This record gives sequence, structure tokens and C-alpha cells, in this order.
Amino acid sequence: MKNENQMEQELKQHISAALTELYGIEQPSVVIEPTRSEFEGDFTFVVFPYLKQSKKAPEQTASDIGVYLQQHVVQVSTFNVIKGFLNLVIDKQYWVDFVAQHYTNPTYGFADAKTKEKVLVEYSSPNTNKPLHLGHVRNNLLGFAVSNILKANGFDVVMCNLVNDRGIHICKSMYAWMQQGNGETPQVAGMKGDHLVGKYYVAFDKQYKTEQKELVAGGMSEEEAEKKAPSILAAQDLLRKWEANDKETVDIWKMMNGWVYDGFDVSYNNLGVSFDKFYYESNTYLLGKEIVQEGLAKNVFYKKDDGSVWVDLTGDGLDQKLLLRGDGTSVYMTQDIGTAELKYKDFGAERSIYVVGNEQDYHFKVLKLICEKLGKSYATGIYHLSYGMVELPQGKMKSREGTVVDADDLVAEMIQAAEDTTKALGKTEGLGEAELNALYQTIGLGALKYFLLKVDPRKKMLFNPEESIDFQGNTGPFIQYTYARIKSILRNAGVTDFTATHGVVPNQLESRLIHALYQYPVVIADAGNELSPGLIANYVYDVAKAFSHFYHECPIIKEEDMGKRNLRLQLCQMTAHTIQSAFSLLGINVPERM
RNA sequence: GGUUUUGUAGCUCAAUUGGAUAGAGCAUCUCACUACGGAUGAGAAGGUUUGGGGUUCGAAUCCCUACAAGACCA
Repeated sequence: MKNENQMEQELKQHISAALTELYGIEQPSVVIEPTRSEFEGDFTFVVFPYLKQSKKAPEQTASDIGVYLQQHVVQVSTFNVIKGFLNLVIDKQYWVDFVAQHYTNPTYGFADAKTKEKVLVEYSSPNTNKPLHLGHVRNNLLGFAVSNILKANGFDVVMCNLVNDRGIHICKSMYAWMQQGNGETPQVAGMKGDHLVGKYYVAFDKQYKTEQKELVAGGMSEEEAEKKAPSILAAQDLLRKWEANDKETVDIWKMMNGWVYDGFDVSYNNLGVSFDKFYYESNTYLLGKEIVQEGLAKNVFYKKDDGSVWVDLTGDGLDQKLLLRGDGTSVYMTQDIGTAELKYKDFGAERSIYVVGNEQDYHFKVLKLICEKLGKSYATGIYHLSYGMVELPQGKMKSREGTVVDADDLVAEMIQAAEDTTKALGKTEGLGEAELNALYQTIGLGALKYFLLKVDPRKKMLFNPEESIDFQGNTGPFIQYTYARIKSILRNAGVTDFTATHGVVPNQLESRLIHALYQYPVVIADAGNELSPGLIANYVYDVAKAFSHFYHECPIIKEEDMGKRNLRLQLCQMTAHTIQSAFSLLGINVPERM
């Protein structure tokens, strides 16, 4: 379903009427699109699909409809026909009025807040055994941006974060810390808590691997060594103690998770993302177990001889899926079932979006099916926003092989690069220390966020640490620069009232910019339907480029014709608003100077 | 092995969801301002949209097939 502006809708209605009146086509489906910039016109209608009924050549058919529209729609001033393409030219005054009507409105294109239903967006959802890396950054930025976009479409959005705070992974870090830590704390180590816990996770893995090698050297099979190595047995023992609520174990667990949360808070804060509600697996897995029992009672699930509980999805083209182990311990699916139920109880939202990597495609298919089989009303509203992995030139990032790009390091590098570039250009005289630091942060994060968000979320993307993220061309800083430049013009213009533009005829470059600005509401709606911040990013780049082009050719403050000057100032204002607004959807700030 | 996603310029990404001559940025080469901000603008070069077949007025887009890469499930 494509979204449309007012004028497009009006034209569609009349085209529809024309097809019926001229050719007797009943209730035709009509598609209209903006005219490509190489051709003259504002909107284009393609007549090829109707030739069978019109029984006329494409040119003749297009021409007939053009004449009809000219007679019935006052804003259609002329038209031209190229093959089967009918290009409609809308009266210039319409566009000038459009700008005059909207240029002061900083929320142009947004729907009224909370006029639509409630939607849950779950994102981030980290494990608590290691710090965030670039993959998590993509997740966080996507989740935050998608939430903003849905809000701009009028949805009542609840952003939540399901923290994976229990399980074997954190027990591994705990065990290594107990063995080797000597009571080390983030304060003592001078490290962020998440990094410290991550350090012990790596230490565990190292020890575990060493033990396996020794066992294999002693004649054990690799498979068996994997299961029998002392450290893994110890970690599993910790998990059992944790489930049995052993005080010492739970205390260490709480302490180390606390360190991680302190670290995550800093990272989230740096990235500028936030949440309305946190869920913790340690609180939801028990509810999940209960629901599995319900399912057993309803015969939706079945039990095997060893006591494990399964669901049979072979009828749906999938496999049988484990829901509860023989020893009664839960698996990922168990807690996701519990969390889904809890979220519904808390917020009653029928629609729930999970921002999770595409490696979990199967998992979410299964989750949705299970909820359907359990007869949960929220099952149909479960949607997995499946995004592609961020890959390095060598392939996927792997924590154990040390090929991860750390989130905190990357942010720091970006800010440093922004500082270097800014200093080299030397245009920030007069700004104070605090302002400068804020500026470096704005630019550095702007580059990083734009880089990650401009790509279609569904596609995997590549990040090369050897090449720094650009500040030129199709980048965040280019768009921020366009904004800063406009603000400079407006500061220097020396007038605050530039309302009078009646009768001005926009030139070609102005028209192109106006067309771009005109599309903004449609782009917001499309991005909301597709859950794609990339559409916003690519759009705002088009706007910035259209502005730069216009700006290069057309004097603004120096323009002597007051009407033209006013139109241009209005365009400056409206472009600035659009950049700021679109970037705010992406979670990117804009600087007044840079 | 089964399921599934992807394949577009040297590189990173677009392409209004089936429309006009497949567009941008980076990198390469050329050009422009005595400045309303050069983190800019204009131009050149770069493509058999992985190969092959099909559907139709029209295909990067839909279908089939081969190949390649990734992910998930045993």
C-alpha cells in the first residue's frame, strides 16, 4: 500500500472518473507518481495498463486523459505526453502556497501523537556477560529510530528492553571471576563494568579451551571433552545453584549484573537511546514455564519419556521444538513465551515488534506459531523486524575470536575523528569548551548513526574498521553541514518576516527542492509501514542535495526581488525544519554551527 | 542434507514495490567561488543488475533453473 499526498489523491480520483467516463472502465485502480526530474511535470500517470479498454494508442489515451484533467482540476495547468506517460504540470502558485503554508511548522509531516493503537517495540535485549559491540549498535539505533518513526505516524509506542540476565553465559563470567578475580571490581580495575565482566567471559573461554585440549590429549573424544571439562561443569553447577536460589551465588550474580548495567547505562546514554520499560529474563522465565504447563494441559504440547516438553510443528512445515528440558530447566523459547504474556498483561498491545537479528528468523516463526496454537490474542501481532548482520571484511564478528568492534571504542573514535576534522577546518571560533565537545559528539555520532541507518534494515551490511566512516558525500555530517549553513544564512538575513511570496514563479531548482519537501509526509508514512529508517535517511539526503544545488545557483540574501527573496528564505526555513525533524527520527542531532 | 535470505559500477549503498536512458557517495581524472559557510557545486569515466530461460506493452524487481555467499534447523 502506497501512501499519498493530498494532490495525488485528488488527481487519482479524477483520473479514475476519466477512465470510467471515457472508456467505461469500472472502478479502475490508479497509480500516480512524482514525475522524474528529467521530464517536465509534477505528477505522472502511466496509461499502458488501460490500453486494452481504451482501444487507442498510448499517446492518444494519455492525451485524452490529460485534456479531461485540465478541464476538471483547476490546478492542472498543462500536460505533456511521452509514449504512455502522461506528465501533469501543476500550477506554480500551488507550490508557492504550499511552502508559505508549511514553512513555519517544525512538525510538518507528523501525525498527531497517540491517535493510533499501542505498539510495543522490543529492542537492544543484551546478554549481561559482555559489552556491546557494533552489531548491538545497529540494533539499538534501529529500535530507537523505528520507535520514533511509529510515534511520528501517530502510534502509541512503548519501547522495551528484555535483558537476558540469567543463563549459562553469565555463569561462565561468574565462575572465571570467582577463580581468577581476587575480588576485582570496576573501581579497582578502572574499567567499565560491562567490560570487566566481558574480560572474565573471555578468560573463561580460554581456560575452557585449554582444558578441552588437555582432555583430548589424554585420549578423550572432542565431543566428550566439550561436556566434561571442569570449568563447564563448574559453570553448570553455578546455574543450578542459581536456580535453587543459593544465596552466595545469587549475590555474586546480582553484583556482577549490577556492574554490567552501570556500563550499559553509559553506552545507552552515549548512543542516545532509551527505554520505557525493562524486562528481565530472571523474572519472566518462571511465567514461561507455567504457560508451557498450560499448553501441556491443553494438549498443544506433549511430553517425551525423559520428561522434556515439545511442540510438534511439522504440520506447519517446521520441526519439533524443545520447550522445556528433561530436568525442568527452561530454554530461550520458554522465557520468550513468558515475556510475551507479561508484556501483554502490562500494556495490552495487540502489536509487538521484536528488533532482533536475522539469525533468529526461525526462532520467531516458532514463537508466533506457538502463541497462535495457545490461542493467544496477541499472536498475530507478533512481528520480527529481522535485520541483517554487520559484517567485517573478514566476515561475521565473533567475540571469541576477538574480531568484534566494541561499541564504546567506536563511539570514542568517531568523536575523536569529528574533533580532528573540525579543528582542521577551523570554523568554530568563539565556541566554548563545552559547546565544542557537544559539537564533536553531535558530528561523530551523526556520522556513525547515519552510516548504520541509511542501509535497508533487512540487508546485511559491511563495516571496514580500516576505513574511517566518511564525513563527505552521502553522510550524516554532510546533512548536518547543510543545516548549519542554512542557520547561518537565516542569522545573516536580518529579517524575520518573509511571508509575502504571492505571484512568485519558482525556478527549476526551487521547484525541485519544493517537490522534495512536499514528499516528506509520504516518506514518514512509508517508513512507518515498512519499519525502515533507511527511507528517512535516503530521503533527507535528497533534500540536502536539492538544497545545496539550489543554494549554489540562487542568491538568497543578495536577491533584490523581495518576493523571490522571501520564497528562498522560506525554503531555507522549511529545509532546516525538515532536516532537523528527519534527523530527530533517526536519533541524530543537528548543530547550529560546525 | 532440509529450510531460508541474499547476489546491482573497483568499493559502500539506492532504485517511489512491475514503469521512461538502473541512480548516489567513496576512490580516479577535469573544472568552478576574491564567498549569503569549499564538510560545497558541475562534469568525465565506470553496468549484459551472477549466468541461462520464462511471464507482458514493459523485469534489477514476479516464476523456473544453475552457480555463489550467508543464516538457521538436525
